[in-house]
Amino acid sequence: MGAMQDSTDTEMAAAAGPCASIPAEHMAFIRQVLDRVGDKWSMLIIAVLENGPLRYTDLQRRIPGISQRMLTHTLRQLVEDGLITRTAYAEVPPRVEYALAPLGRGLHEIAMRLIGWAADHHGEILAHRSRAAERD
Amino acid sequence: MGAMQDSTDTEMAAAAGPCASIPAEHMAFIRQVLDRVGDKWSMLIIAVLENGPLRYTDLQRRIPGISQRMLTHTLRQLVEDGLITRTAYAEVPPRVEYALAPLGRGLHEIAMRLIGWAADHHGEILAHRSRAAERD
DNA sequence: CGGAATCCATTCGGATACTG
DNA sequence: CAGTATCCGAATGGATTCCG
Repeated sequence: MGAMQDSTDTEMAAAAGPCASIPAEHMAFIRQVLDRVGDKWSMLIIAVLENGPLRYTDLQRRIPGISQRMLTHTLRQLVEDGLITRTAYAEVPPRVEYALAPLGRGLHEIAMRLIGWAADHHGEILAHRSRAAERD
Repeated sequence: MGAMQDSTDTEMAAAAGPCASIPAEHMAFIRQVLDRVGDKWSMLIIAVLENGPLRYTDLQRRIPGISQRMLTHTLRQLVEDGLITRTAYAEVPPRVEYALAPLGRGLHEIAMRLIGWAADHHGEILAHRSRAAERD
């Protein structure tokens, strides 16, 4: 994967391995997916659902700081995209459970890696950030 | 991973393995990292830097749709957090190169997985989305 | 219990113009 | 070339109140 000439750039990108630079044709939907998944809460919701279905209030409890507005909103997006499922039981009091859909399971794995990485390296990141801040 | 009783729920979460539900203590900095990395462009920039250093205009070319404002802004955040490095060469015309820092390499791997997942499943996601839309 | 609706501040992010 | 500066609309996201 050495020097890269600018000739036949698109062909090279298509023929290269899985880790080559991103084909320009893919950029569009990568952006679409990232816009959905790369918001403040989606990854967290996906991550928290790993142990099975959770009710609305359980999700609220497990994700401190999220507002009802954002929880509801993000859940709807995720359901629309087929990443999670919503099951409402006709009882009183009403019960609604959210669970990972098959499509969401793949993303869940990535979410856990991201979270694991965040947990492992947040110290270094904060160190860098504060050093950069004091140099001003 | 079998049946789960509702007794001693919190204790179970604390004692469970590495993939168990997220420890509440970790939520804070997970959120901090996700807020930085989970924006519109960071992951894309990280991903695009895999083949070595890139100049400002190269980045702009490889990430269609990004504005100078956002490119500059996001690059600064990433440098501040120590995920990428910025090297300015005192030449005319000036040359500035951005590259993955060691800390950013770990994230790069995750970014590529996320992008790969997006490429693989964007069709299913769009299908779900349109079906949900037409059901209204 | 599980939301929907409204209001409002903050931030995101693009367009344009200008600079060293 | 590699940014900075300003303006402005759009989106994000929290607080609060209300509803089935």
